[in-house]
Amino acid sequence: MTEGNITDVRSFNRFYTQIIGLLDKHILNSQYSLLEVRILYELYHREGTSASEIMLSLNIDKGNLSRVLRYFEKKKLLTKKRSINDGRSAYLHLTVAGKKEFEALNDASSRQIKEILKNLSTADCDRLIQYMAGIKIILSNVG
Amino acid sequence: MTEGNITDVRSFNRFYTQIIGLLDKHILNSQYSLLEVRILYELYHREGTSASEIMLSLNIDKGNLSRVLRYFEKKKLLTKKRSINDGRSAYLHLTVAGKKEFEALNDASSRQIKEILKNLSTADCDRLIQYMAGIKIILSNVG
DNA sequence: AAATATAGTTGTTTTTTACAACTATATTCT
DNA sequence: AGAATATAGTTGTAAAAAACAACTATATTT
Repeated sequence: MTEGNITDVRSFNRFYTQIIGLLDKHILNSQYSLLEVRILYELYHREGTSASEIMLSLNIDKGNLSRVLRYFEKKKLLTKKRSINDGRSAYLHLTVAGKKEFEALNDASSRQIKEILKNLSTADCDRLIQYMAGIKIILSNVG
Repeated sequence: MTEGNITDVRSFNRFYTQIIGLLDKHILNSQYSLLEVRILYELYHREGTSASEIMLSLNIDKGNLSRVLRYFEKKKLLTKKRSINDGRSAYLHLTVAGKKEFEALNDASSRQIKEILKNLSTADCDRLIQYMAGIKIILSNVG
């Protein structure tokens, strides 16, 4: 890692921060906040998970998480079922409506990416995917 | 762009969002907010720029920008000089102290990256840089 | 069974961001 | 030139997001 390399990494970080900001802004036009969408994502992909698991995986405050979950419950997107093993904890399940809601957001997100990338050549597209996968692999080993 | 590709891009976005969040958390241990650091960056790299230029390039609210600039002025990190051509606008210049302050933050950021990446092999490091540069080029053409 | 730890809730504060009204200077358009 | 309109920046205020702390209830440790 030379000084030049560090500069390049940081330049990429600034660049990609912008990209992500752009994508996030899109989500914020939905009726959900960024936090809510991230939590919904976890709920969808970890059927039956618990609040503390989400808390750890997203690194968010448990107080705020608790309130978002309560809000989802009120909107009938989520049901809680007290754990048999541990009376303090609850299994979290999206309702059918909750899953639909997530899928709608998810589709909108995918469409947005597709729209942004629609003009890429096949070669560029392949390279993009390859580079992203490469970065993920390389950086997965440093954390 | 296949569906699979979209999924991969989004997976990378989630992954990199985490990375950036990690790096940002570091900065937040400094006495400056993320917004302040970003503004300081612009001030450093665009000697003599104006508030509206920064506003556009960072896509931030002019009210908040104005307050940060006033704060920097109060801390003697920044001087304003009314533009000759346009009496509404001012040229912004970091003072020597301002530049030093930025450089200190900048160095801390670089050290952090270096620390994170110190265990990469030369091959992985080269690939990382290459991939990042590739992504930047590819995505620069889509915006 | 007392002490300690953990899961989650609730209340409160702080920080960040967004929105709106306003001043002062510039520009445009008769 | 002068009225109307636009732009740069400031200031006030509100809304949203995040952080912090105290508390309840259940589990675990000793």
